[in-house]
Amino acid sequence: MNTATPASTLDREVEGRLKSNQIRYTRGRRRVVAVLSASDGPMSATELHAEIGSAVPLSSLYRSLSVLAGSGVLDHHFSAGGVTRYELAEWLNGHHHHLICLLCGKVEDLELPSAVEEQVEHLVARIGREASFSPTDHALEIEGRCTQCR
Amino acid sequence: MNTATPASTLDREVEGRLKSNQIRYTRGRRRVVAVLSASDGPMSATELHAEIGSAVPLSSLYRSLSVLAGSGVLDHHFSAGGVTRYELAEWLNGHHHHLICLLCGKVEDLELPSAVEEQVEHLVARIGREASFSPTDHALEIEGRCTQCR
DNA sequence: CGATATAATGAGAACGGTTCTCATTTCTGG
DNA sequence: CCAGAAATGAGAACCGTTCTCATTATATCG
Repeated sequence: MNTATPASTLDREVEGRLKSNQIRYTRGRRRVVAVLSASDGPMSATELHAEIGSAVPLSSLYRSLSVLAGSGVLDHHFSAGGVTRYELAEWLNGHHHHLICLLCGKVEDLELPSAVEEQVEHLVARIGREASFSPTDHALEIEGRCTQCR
Repeated sequence: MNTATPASTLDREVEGRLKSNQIRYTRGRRRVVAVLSASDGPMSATELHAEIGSAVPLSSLYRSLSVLAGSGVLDHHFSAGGVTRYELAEWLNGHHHHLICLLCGKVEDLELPSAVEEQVEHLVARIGREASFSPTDHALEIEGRCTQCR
C-alpha cells in the first residue's frame, strides 16, 4: 500500500538507502519490495515465496529479507509458529498499527487519524520519561477477529 | 508481580480454572505458575527451564505451557528467534502493556494509569467499529532501550 | 572494453525452538 | 485398592530459518 508513492519513487528511495551501504538493489530484492509495497500487511517468507514464485529460491529470499531489514528498508515482527513477517519500514510506508486476527493469523496495517496518533505519541513519550526507558518506536497491537473470520 | 494476590490465592484461581476442564494442577505446572507470578515480564521456555531446574524436563515444560495457555491461564507472545514467551493471563495478572528492549530483547510489563488506559480502551473500541474488526484484546508495544542497555 | 575486485545467488546441509510419539507413571473417583 | 484418565519423560521428528561454499552477476577502474 502506498498509492502516494509510485513504484519508481519507492525504488529510488530504496536504492539510495542501499547504495549508501554498498548494497546492490538486485532483481530479487526489487521483487520483494514490489510485493510488499502492494500488500496491506506484513508477509512471511513463505507467503512472499508463494507470491513471487520459484524465480527467487527460499534461501535467497531469506537472505534478501535479512539484508533489507538490516539496512532499514524493511521492518519485521514475529508471529505464531516461529514465523517472522516483513513489511516496508515506516519511513517508506508511514507509521501505523496492527490488527491481528487470532483465528487466521492475518495482520493488517492500520493508520490512525493524526489527532489520535498524536495522543498516542504523547502517551509513549510520557511513559518513556516515567519508566526511564528510551522509546524508539511503538505500535498498538489489536487482537481479535477479522472480517473473514467473523 | 502481583503482590495483591498471594500465591495460595493464585493457585486456587488457577486450580479452579483447570479443574473445570478436567485438567490437573500438577507439581510441574505449579512451578511454572509460581515462577511466572514472580517475574516482571513474560518468559520463554528456556528461561523458565533455567529458573526451575532439571526437575521439569523441557518436553514436559513445553507441554505444560501449551496446556496452561490453552486453558486460559497463560498468555503468550512471540519474539525474535522463533521464541514464544509466556506470562500469567490478564485475568490473573491485570491488563498491561509492554516495554520491549531492542538490544537485549527483554520484555517488561507496564500498567497504565487508569485514566490513560481508559483512553486507550475507547480508542480500540472505536477502531473496531470503524474497521469492522472485533477486538478481544490489545497491547501497546513500546520498543526502545531499557535501563540496562542505555 | 576488459580485468578484477566485490557482492549476490542457489542448492543443500545444518541449526534450534518446538511439537510429537509412546511407553511408563501418577492421580482420582468409585 | 482398582480401573480409567491424565501427565510424564526421553528421544525422534518437524519446520522455519540460517549457514556454507562454489558459482555467477555487477560495478569500477585502467
